[in-house]
Amino acid sequence: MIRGIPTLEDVARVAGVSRATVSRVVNGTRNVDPSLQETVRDAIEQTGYTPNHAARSLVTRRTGTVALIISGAGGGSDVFVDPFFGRVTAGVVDFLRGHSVHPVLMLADTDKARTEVVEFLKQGSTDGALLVTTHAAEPLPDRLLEAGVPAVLYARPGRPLPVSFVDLDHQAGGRLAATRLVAIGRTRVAAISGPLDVPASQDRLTGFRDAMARNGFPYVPAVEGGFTAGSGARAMARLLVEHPDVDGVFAANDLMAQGAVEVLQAAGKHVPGDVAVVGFDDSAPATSCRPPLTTIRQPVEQMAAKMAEVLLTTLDDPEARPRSIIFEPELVLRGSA
Amino acid sequence: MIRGIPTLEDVARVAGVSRATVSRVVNGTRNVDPSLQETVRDAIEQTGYTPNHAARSLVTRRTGTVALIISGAGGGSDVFVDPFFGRVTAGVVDFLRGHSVHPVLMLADTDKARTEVVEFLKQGSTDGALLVTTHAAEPLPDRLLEAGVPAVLYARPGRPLPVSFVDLDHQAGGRLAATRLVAIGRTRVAAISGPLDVPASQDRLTGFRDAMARNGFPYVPAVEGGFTAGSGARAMARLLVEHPDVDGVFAANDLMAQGAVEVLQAAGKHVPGDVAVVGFDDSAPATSCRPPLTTIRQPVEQMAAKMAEVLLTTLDDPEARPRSIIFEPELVLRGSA
DNA sequence: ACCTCCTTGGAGAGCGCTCTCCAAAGGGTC
DNA sequence: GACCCTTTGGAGAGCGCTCTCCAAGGAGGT
Repeated sequence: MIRGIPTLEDVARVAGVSRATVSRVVNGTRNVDPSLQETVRDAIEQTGYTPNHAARSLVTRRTGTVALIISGAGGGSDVFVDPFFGRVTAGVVDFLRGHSVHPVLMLADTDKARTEVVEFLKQGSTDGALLVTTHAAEPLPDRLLEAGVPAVLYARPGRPLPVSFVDLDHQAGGRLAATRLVAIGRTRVAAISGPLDVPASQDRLTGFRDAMARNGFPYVPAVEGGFTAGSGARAMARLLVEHPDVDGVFAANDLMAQGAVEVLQAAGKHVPGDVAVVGFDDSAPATSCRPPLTTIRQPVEQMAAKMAEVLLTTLDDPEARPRSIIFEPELVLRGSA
Repeated sequence: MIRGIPTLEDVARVAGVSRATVSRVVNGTRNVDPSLQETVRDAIEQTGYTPNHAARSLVTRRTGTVALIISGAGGGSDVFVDPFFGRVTAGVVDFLRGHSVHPVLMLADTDKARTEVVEFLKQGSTDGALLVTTHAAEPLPDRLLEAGVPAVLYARPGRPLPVSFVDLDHQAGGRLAATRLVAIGRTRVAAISGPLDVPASQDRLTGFRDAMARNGFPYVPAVEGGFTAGSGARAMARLLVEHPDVDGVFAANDLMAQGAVEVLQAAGKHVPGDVAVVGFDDSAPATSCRPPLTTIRQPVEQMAAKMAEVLLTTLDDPEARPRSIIFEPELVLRGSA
């Protein structure tokens, strides 16, 4: 019998053919005589052969994996608790599995981690990278580009770069929120923005303010939050002090909206009766909140899937020029506004 | 200059040494004369060399990755929305990154997917597997064992198997919940269990009932839920119909507890005044719930980290016999009981 | 001064696979 | 029947790395 793990060689010997023929049968390349094919398949069965991944990718230069890099967002592995990343992961996995590609999870929250990520990718450990980052100053896109690693970003890079990305029209989202608040007659409106060094936060706020201005409300007070429920609560508390008569609030994500709703209710305000609240993302907290949140839907799963799709096509055609795909947000009406 | 990606050979030529010497410098094996080392390092710098991962793992038989397999749980990629898996992922990533090992995410929700997972692992695509599954009937542990893939499970296998695992003392958790409800004077107590084909669900319920019995309450009605907020709400509604005078509820996870609390409040009951509710897990919903949930803490992150640790030690010493590590739950007092 | 032992660099054999090149054989065509 | 083209199997050269062996040289013991 064969000692250790069976190799192509072993199968070839058992089947009485050459290594090349077995390889052809396994990979389905070129024509192989059906009866010979049968013989080879039997031999594979008999030996329990499985192609060795490392050997194969050494010559094909393909690994069948891509890196899914989560960067920034305060750092630390607690990012996985943020439902956003769960949704991204779900979208990515869902698309990739249909193509027999698997994501390798990596965190790039420190400079050391970033360097390790770049090293890892330069080694050809994966075929490409999916980068999910929110911070504009994130250096990873540059470094990946420089290292020649095929990559696709979630959210456009901080500064223009010849790299593919998917993104949401955040300004349109902000506009949608403003339009809704105006439509239900709110006139003393405020915003709880995300961290202002995150481009998406700025865009949401800008879009919101633009649309408010266009509707005759030139001034919209805003407090900066940190995309967490707690920061939303604090921001709301401050708004309540500075503008006690506020009757409409746009929070730049659902978590902050949830925090805001709780503070409002604790202050004896009825939502949406006294104060209408619009969130952003349409993630799990939006439906578990009481009242459920009227929010701006970001199709995270589809966007993540698209990101994976773009990467795979890039891998198949390395010469293709970078693509950008912008998704449209959608107003989802629930109870809070 | 060098065409394409620089290899060991290139570095050796530039440094004027043999391939072996460069390899020794890169890997830090054996002694190499410091000045020669310097020369080699310069050459590496100059060429921009990075070792090729596939070539290396072809000979070392190590990939530096492990599979993180999520199985069952209703299937589909929406499992990532469940905070539980986010916590597992966080714990795993957190531990592995310190050891330069990266997890490859895989879903094993269908038989086809399971077969692909086994194929993937048999190819030696990863060094081992971390299996997170809840269903007792999950066939993957058997198949991995049969395929000779080093694996560690989260939760003990459905039937005894020579494989390492980490788990929680679920019965003790149930007992803790019972003790709390008794301590605050509840006498008409009910349970919302998880799916009864999940061993952990059974254990939580058994532990709960045992402790109640020991306190003089032989009968504890229970309704089976599905670990989701919706199922918890439905179960609570049913309990309310069948036992309108219930004054204490143990829900087998926080999501169901949250659903139960909402139904109770909608029915005009005060929590914990009229009905005390104890959850399980101590996950995000426990703190975002109003009132915040008194719950049984499952240290998911630590358990996940331990699971990864056990796998890595197994890889270093394949002869080591399987280990089981049982964590103790903890009562966390918040507002709901 | 001779021998042994230890340190350190080089040569070269693989690891298991793919893929290009050849050769052999079969089938048309005139 | 001679010729060419197409189909199909085999041989063998790597892919980039590690690691075992071997040789050379220096240090130390007698």
